[in-house]
Amino acid sequence: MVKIFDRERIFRLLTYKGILLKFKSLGFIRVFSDNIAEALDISSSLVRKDFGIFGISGSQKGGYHIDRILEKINEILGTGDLQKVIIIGVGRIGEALIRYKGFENDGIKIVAGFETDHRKINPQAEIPIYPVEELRDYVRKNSIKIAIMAVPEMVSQHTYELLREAGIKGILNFTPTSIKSSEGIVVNHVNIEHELANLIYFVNLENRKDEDTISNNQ
Amino acid sequence: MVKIFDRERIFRLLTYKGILLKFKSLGFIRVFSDNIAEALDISSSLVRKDFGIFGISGSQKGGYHIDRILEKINEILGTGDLQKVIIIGVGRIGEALIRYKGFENDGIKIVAGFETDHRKINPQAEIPIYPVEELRDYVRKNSIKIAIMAVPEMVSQHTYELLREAGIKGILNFTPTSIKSSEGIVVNHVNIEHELANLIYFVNLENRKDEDTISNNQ
DNA sequence: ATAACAGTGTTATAATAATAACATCAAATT
DNA sequence: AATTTGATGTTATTATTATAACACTGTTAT
Repeated sequence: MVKIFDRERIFRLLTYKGILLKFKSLGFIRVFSDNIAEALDISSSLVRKDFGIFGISGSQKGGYHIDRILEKINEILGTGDLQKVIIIGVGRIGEALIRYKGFENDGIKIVAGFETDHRKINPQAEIPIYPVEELRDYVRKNSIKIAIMAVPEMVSQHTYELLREAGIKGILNFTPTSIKSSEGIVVNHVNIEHELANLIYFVNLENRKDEDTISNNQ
Repeated sequence: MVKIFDRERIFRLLTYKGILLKFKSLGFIRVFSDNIAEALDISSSLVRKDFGIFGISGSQKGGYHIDRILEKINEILGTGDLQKVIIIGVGRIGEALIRYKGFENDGIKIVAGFETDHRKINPQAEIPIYPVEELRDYVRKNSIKIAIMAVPEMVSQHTYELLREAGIKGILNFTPTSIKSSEGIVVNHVNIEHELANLIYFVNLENRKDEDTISNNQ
């Protein structure tokens, strides 16, 4: 019997993990829901409720044991066995992600890149870059489930098809194109333009607040 | 009188913009709420409701004029005058973002980078890289409001202070550290680890679905 | 001219999520 | 030993968000 949690809650779980590691590095052994809530600017009820749902329990007066929460979180996330991830498209962003350290903390390892530009192929590199023609075989032989898509917008739909055919189950899409996920493939988007545009909107809003402001959320 | 829309709705607006540009490039002049809804996998009521809230109106039988929606969207987002953005931290990710084309469509331009590593300084480059010491002056002289933070995790809090003191109003934070935004500064986070970990969770879930599954959203 | 249609715009409903409130109980204090 | 305290765990309440339903109306067809 497996429980399914929604995207937001899982994201919050990840955030809890981050802040708890920070608390731990500061020498703390236990935390109160209040500490976490304040650090993350949410209500303490929500923290306790999340913990309740995730099956994390504390003691009546002593709060929660950090290590115990972390264990439980890793259990829920299925962290434990290393997750092998490939990158398709080794342009600027793909390159940056390949070199990026810091995934290891989360049990994630980027194991290979794939490219059409033959000048970038380099199977001898620490993290090897193969031609896309080898994608299918590689994915099958190494039972890869997750791919990061960092190709030019033009070829995003085609690349999606390639990944699907190769048997990839989850895609992190750095392309501006919104891909319709289908047939048991999970697609998450990272859209930096949108993030920026959104930020700009809210910053400009602050300026306009000189004029009288009306909040609209209906 | 300015209306404030929530983050989700603004994101959706951006997504509308993207899909509408695609429709337009395919030769369409008008769209129906259904078209948009299907392309984005949401309900058509939501599309119409959003449009209503944003003051976008269509005609009873002919749907919506794409150009008219796009105009209105740009108006709401305040796109029009070019938004100048700086990057602080010119490592792999900062570098990739500096070179990234595609912001221009959204009226966003990256105008400069700032670094502590003096080997990377290059004020003559097309997009100049200055030492962080010049941050404050540059921001004031060029009235920069938005910064992308792509520094190592270690120095993220300190960098935030620098940006705040320089007068930056909005930060897109690529650091894993969650910054508490304060005093009228808007901080948005892009956390690639979290995106990946989230994706992995949902992919693993699919596997576990062989066992009997219970959905939990209470 | 009239009827049928096919879409918008809006209201009603349902689902979801977050907060507030509080009962409960272990630990600390007196 | 009795009392206070202070945090959890849970229930009740409120707010928010998305969907479904449908009334309305311009357009097309007959």
